[in-house]
Order: sequence, then C-alpha cells, then structure tokens
Amino acid sequence: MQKIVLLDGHSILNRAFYGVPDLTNSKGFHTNAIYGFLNIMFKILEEEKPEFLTVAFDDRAPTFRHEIYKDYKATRKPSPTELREQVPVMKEILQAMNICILVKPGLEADDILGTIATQAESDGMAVSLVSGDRDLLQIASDIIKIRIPKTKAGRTEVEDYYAADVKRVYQVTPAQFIDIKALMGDSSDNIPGVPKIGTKTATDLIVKFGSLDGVYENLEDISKPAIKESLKNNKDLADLSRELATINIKAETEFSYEKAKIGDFYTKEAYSMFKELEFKNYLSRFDSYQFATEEAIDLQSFFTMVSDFAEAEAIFTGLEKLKSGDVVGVMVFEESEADDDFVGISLAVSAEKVYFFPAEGFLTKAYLVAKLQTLTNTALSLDLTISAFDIKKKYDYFIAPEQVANNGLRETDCFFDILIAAYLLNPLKNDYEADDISGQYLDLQVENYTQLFGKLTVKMAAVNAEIFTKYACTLAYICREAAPVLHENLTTAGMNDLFNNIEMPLSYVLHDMEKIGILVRPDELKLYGEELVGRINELEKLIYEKAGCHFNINSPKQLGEVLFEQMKLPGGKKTKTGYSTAADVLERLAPEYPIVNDILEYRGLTKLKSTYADGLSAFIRGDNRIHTNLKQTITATGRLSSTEPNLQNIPMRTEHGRLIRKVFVPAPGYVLMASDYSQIELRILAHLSGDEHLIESYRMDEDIHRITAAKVFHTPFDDVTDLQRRNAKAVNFGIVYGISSFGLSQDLTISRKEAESYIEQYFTTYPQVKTFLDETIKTAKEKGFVTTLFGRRRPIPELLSSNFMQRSFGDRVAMNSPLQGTAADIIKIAMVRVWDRIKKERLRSRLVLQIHDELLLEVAEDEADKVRALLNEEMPGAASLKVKLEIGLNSGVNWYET
DNA sequence: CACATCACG
DNA sequence: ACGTACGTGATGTGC
Repeated sequence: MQKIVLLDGHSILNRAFYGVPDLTNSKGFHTNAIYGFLNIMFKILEEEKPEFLTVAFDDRAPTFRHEIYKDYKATRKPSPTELREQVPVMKEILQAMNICILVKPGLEADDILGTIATQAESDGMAVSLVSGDRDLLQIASDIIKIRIPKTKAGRTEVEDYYAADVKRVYQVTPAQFIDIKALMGDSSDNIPGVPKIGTKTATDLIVKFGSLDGVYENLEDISKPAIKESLKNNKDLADLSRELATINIKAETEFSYEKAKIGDFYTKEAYSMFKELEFKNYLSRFDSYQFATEEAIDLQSFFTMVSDFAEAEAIFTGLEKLKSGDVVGVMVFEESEADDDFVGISLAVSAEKVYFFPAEGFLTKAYLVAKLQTLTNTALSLDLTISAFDIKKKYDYFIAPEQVANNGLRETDCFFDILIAAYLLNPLKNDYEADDISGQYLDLQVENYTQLFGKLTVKMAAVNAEIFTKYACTLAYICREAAPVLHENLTTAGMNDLFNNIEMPLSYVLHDMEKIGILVRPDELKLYGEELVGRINELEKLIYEKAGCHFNINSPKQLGEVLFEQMKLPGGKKTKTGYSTAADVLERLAPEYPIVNDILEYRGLTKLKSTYADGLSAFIRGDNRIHTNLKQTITATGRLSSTEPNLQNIPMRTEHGRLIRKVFVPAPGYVLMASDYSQIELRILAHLSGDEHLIESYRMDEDIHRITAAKVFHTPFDDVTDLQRRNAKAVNFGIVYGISSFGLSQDLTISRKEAESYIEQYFTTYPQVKTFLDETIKTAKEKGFVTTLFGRRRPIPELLSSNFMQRSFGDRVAMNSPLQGTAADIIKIAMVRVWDRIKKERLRSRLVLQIHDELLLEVAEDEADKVRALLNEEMPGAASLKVKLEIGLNSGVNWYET
C-alpha cells in the first residue's frame, strides 16, 4: 500500500517554536521553530517511509472559511516576531527540498489536509496526518492516522490516533469529536460553544446522547437545570459552533499526487539554506558534501602522509624558505602525555602542501618535537605565524620551557590559536570545534571527528591511516587558512590587542600553571573525610528518627515528600518537578522544625565529603599535586574556568568548610601567598561611570561599604550601624549584578518597596552610576553587544527578545558584563605581568591558581619579599583607572592561613 | 541526560 | 503582569 504524509505547517512550527529552546544562527536569526519542524519531519519520514508528502499552511489573508463569525481568531495572540520571521524561511526551505506546499486563499490548513486525507483514503492509500493540535482528530479513521508530535526536552515524541485511539482516549468517535467541540467551544479558535458547558459536560452529553442533535432531541432528560436552560437558549450558538468546528473535507485544492511525490530533498538550494541557518548536523545528510565548494573536493589531493625519513627532512628544511607573514598550520596528536601515546603531527605549509607525519619508525616523538621547536625558532626569526587549535597543552612541544623562561613571553609571539580567536569573536558558544570554525569563517564544510571515525572509536591509533591522514591534514589546513580570516575579524572588532597582548601570552601562563599544579596532603584530606563520616551517620540516624521512616535524604524528591506530605510542614510547590527543598526554603522552616536543621547540616557535610574530601582525592597525581584544567574559552564574560577538579570553588564562607584549605600546602622551602584585588568590580564601575562621588569615596581610603552607607542613609560615617553597612554592601553587589529591586529584596529578605527605595537612594548618591548603567543598556541595544575596557565583547541576543523576562535578563547582563569582564581582563594582564617579572628576576616562585580576583602563588621562602614587592607593583599596575586598584596580600603554610 | 542543589568569585 | 539578581562546575538522583 502506498502512503502519504501530510503536515500541518503552522501548527507544527508553533509547537516546535515553544518546544525547542531559543536558537539563532551567528547573525542572530532565530531558527528554533524551523529546526524543530525539520526534526519532526525527518523523524516521521524515517518512520513512515511514504511515497508522497505535502505540507499545508493556513492562508493568513483576512478571508476565512467562516466570515459570518467576524471575530474569528481575533483572540489569538499575535505570534512573536521570533516565530513570524521563521515562517517564510520555512516555506523556502521546503520549496528548496522539492516538497509540495499548499496554501489557498480562504482555506485553513485543516481544510486542505482534511480534503486530501479523505481523498487519499478513498484512493486506497495509507494516510499519516501530522499536526500540532487536536482539531484534526475528527477525521481520524482506520486508515487515516493523526500524529501529534510533542517536543519536550529536545526529544520528539509522537502520539498516534486512529479512530479507535480517539475512542479509547476521548470515549467518542472522531465524528462525535466535532459535536463535543460545538458544545464546549474553543477559545483559541474562537468557537463560542454553549455557555456553562466545558470539557466534562460536553463529553458526558455526547457519550450519553450520541450527537449534538441527539442532545437537543433529549433536552428533557438532562438533569442539571442550568445546563438544560443554557442549551435551550443557545441553540443558534451550538449550530454555529458545529459549523465552525467542522473541517471541510470537500475543499477545492491544487493537490495532485504528481506534485506530492517525494523527490530529492538534498538539493543545492537546500544545502545553502541549511548552511545559512547553521544546521550543521543536517549538512551531513547531503551526499558526501557534493555541494561544498570545489575547493573542498580537491582538498584531499593536497594531503600527504609522510613516513619516509628523507622526505620528512626535506619538508622540514623547506620551512626555512618561508617568508615574513606566512602562516603554517600545525596540529599535534596524542592519546595521552605518555611517550608511546604520541600519534603524530600535521603541517600545513601552503594551501597545496599539507602533511601528516605519524610517529613511527625513524620519525620518533623526539624527532618530531625537535622539528617543531626548530620551526618555532624559524618562525621567530623569519616572522612567520604558527597557527594551531588549542595550543595550551602542547606548548612544550613547540618551544623549550627554558627558552620562554629566559627570554620572556614574547618568545611565544609567533603563535596564533584559532580556538582563542573564535572564542573572542563569539564567547557565547558551548564549544568550538575546528570544523565549526571552518564552516563559519572559511565557508568550507569538512567532516568532523565523529563523521570520520564513527562514535565508537576510542583510540586515534586504531584509525585507518588514510582516514587519519585526512583528519590530521584537514585540521592543519583549517588552522592555516583560518588564521588570517580570524585575524581580520579580530581587527574589525577591535580585539587585536586583547588577543595578542593578553590572551595569547596568558595561554602560556595557564599552560605553566596547569603543569605545576598545587601540592596537597593526601593523608590529611583522607582524615578530613573520615571525620565527616561520624557526624554524617549521627545526623542520618536523627533524621530517620524524627521523620519516622528511612529514605534517601539526598533525593530532593523523597525529601520533599517526607517533609511536606508525610510530616505536613508548611511550604508549597516551587520547582517544576515537585517541592523545593533548597537551603533558603529550609532555612525559613528551621526555627520551628529541628529536623530541618539536621537536614541542612547533613547536606553541608555530605557536600564536603563527596565533592571535596572524596572528589579532590581522585585528582591527586603521583607528585602529590592536583593539576586543574584552567579553561580559557568557556565563559561569556572573559573569566577563566577551572575543571577536573574545579579549584575555584573550594569552601571559604563557613569555618568548617574553610578548614579543607589546610590540605593545600606549599612544597618544602616554600610558602603559599595569596593576593586579591579589593572590590575590583566596584572600582571598575567608578572608573567606567566616572561618578565623582563614587571616585571621591574611594579616594577617602576607608571602608567603601561604610562610606556608601553613610551617604545613602545620611548618617555620619562613625555612626553607621552594622545593619546599614550590610544593606549598603548588598546594594553595591546588586549594582554589579545588574540591579533589580526583586533581587535585592530577596538577598536582604526585605520588601520590594524597601529595596526600591534603597536603590533610589543609591542612585541619588551616585547619579553618574545611574546614567552610566542606562547608557550601557542603550548602546547594548543598538549594537547588540557590550565591551570591556580592553575591548572584549559580549553579544547579548536576549536584548532583542520579545519576551519580557528574557529582555530583562539582557538588561542585567548588559550592566554586569562590562564590570565582570573588565575585572577578568585586568587580572589576566596581572597574571602575564607577574609571570614575566618572576622569570625576569630569575625567581623559583610560581603562580599556581587564579580565583577570579585572587592569585595564589607558591613562593620560595627566600624570595617572599621580592614576590610581595612585585605583586604590589604588577597587580595594581595592571590597569590605570580613575581610582586606585588595591590588593590584599597574605601568606601562610597552607591555603587556609592565607 | 536533565534537574536540583550547593560550592566559589 | 511577567519572575530575577551576574558568572561558573561537581555531585547525586531519577528518568
């Protein structure tokens, strides 16, 4: 039996729009509805494998099927612009894919679909009709299957209804479905229905009497007088509603099987549209990239695997003939840092000469590394650029550490990391793969790791040599080609200095910090964990006793049930999955219910045990040090991030948690030294806003929160109460986060009104801060991004959203990012300066961690004074602002003491 | 894999 | 009226 699939265009787009999280391409065009539509369509096509396919769209011109009812659809909210802009593009895509689209003036999609479905049924064809809403259930039959897709959490599930399924779920036949709707109405379709009758009554009536006519023939048998009365008085409405609710299955359509016959979806036009929309995982459906540029097809002929020693020698020697400004793309491949896990290197010397050197035979790891280091020196002397992707972990292969230590970070000037460049150009992406960079900046679609090797490949070495050569050469090729393009983009965006003088040198510093790591005492960490266990067990027992049952305290679900259902504690639902048992909720209950205190303490202790005591232990290497990953291309604001493990969130705020810092220690003969900027973000605010009063406050060289309190509350400085200071401090924080009265009121547990008046007072005190924040939002809206003092950009697509909540978020981001981002810039500059100074002075001391506004160093005992002095110069000197940058300096025998 | 929670700046 | 502070990462639970 042949099969036809029919799609209800607008309703599926609508479903997809609300079901798929906001997506845009790099130009800011929204794509989520189209993406969701395609997901649904492809899924259905794969399941059904039909011969025919047609998509119907409503005609949105003012002529409708039921002109008699003039307000028809008037109550439908206009769709947001983010959805509307996608509709015409969706149609273009379908056209490009040779898919039949039907739109007819005066007809709704329902009518077109209903007509074709019944016709196809009588032609002996199987019919699948896909729609986002249930109106079409009325035409379900044994042959016509109505499919309702639901997009939740990124996955598409489809509910299927044949006539029997309608009967099973709704207790009525598809035809009776119309009568139910006639009685109950449908506000979204502006079908009035009969007053006082809702879903329940309508269903009961139709089940009992069989049809609308049946209901009116048996009015006297209706028990509820109000219902009976309403039915009697509104027969006209019921008839009209039935007419409105009935889908026309005899409409005039332009349908023909010839047009609906499925042809080739993957045309050149479709390819370019998919590319434009950046649906990269769909691009792989296009037959081996037949529409990619010619360049891509020829690319492989330039790729060569070199395992012959003489040939390799000749290529490396040839590098010396390159000219100033030339770019070499280089990638290093290794499974791990172990010598026998070195896979090889690839080299793109020119667009036509790309090589992969596997580490085999005479081409040993040592040989290849030596060649790379020679290349670096050639690059330094001839002014070549070595372009790589994510070079941080591989610096030692390119340049001997002593060389950088002796001559300073300028030794690394020849490197260009395309990962970092791509991050600066758009810091909002979740990941940056070389194939993405190629697609976006080179307009060249290449196959990525998974496409080449499959999902199951674990070891690079296990891959077939030809395929690996292609992979390795492609990457080197991309590095070489992308560098100039990215450089040009950075120049246009004004981020060249940021890239060359901050981020690239920093990547070397980070490499060094990761390599050094931080020393810990494994035994003390273990002891710390064991001490926790005793109290945890005690609390566990107490909680079970007080609750009167055993349950998993770590499960918010179970805990919520025990507290709020079983024990009937006051407190309602808060999360979408059930009761909230978050700390702030529990804290409100704590004074009255002792069990809650136990739970809070239990939570705190198990957190310390699992994340810190046990969690950190797993990362201690053979040198008794923890080597965290300092990631440079993650955050939207320019901060670093620390992973595996995260050493930027070691407990500090409570004494018990803070004790864990005692296990972080200096090596023998060293001390730990911590140096943190004091209120750096607020000082940046003073600088950027130029607010004279705030600047003046900082010149007074006193406790800034106390000064703010004195000014805001009109109290003499010495009379400021602790409460006033605390409030002023919270407002200062609030300003940095992008103030909102609600947020502040939550933080201080005060009313919104009070919070509002604090904010107002604050802005009266520091009026230029207010002007600055308003101005920042305004320019952000015009440009679509904000910048830091050093030119770092953060795009804010949310500012253009039609959704109030999203837009407000955009406002707060616009206020916060320049402050947080400039602080990130400054400490990065400081790190580079401190590192360079340490090397210049030939010190053994070293940077070990950065915690956003704090640097942690392992300082040789005899160098403590020198390091203190250089920190006092290089950190405050990292930027010259209208207010002084001040630091706090501490040292000790462990991190706790600092 | 999503969610809730909680650790930090 | 909407429903929030900004930026992260790790863990355990539960589907």
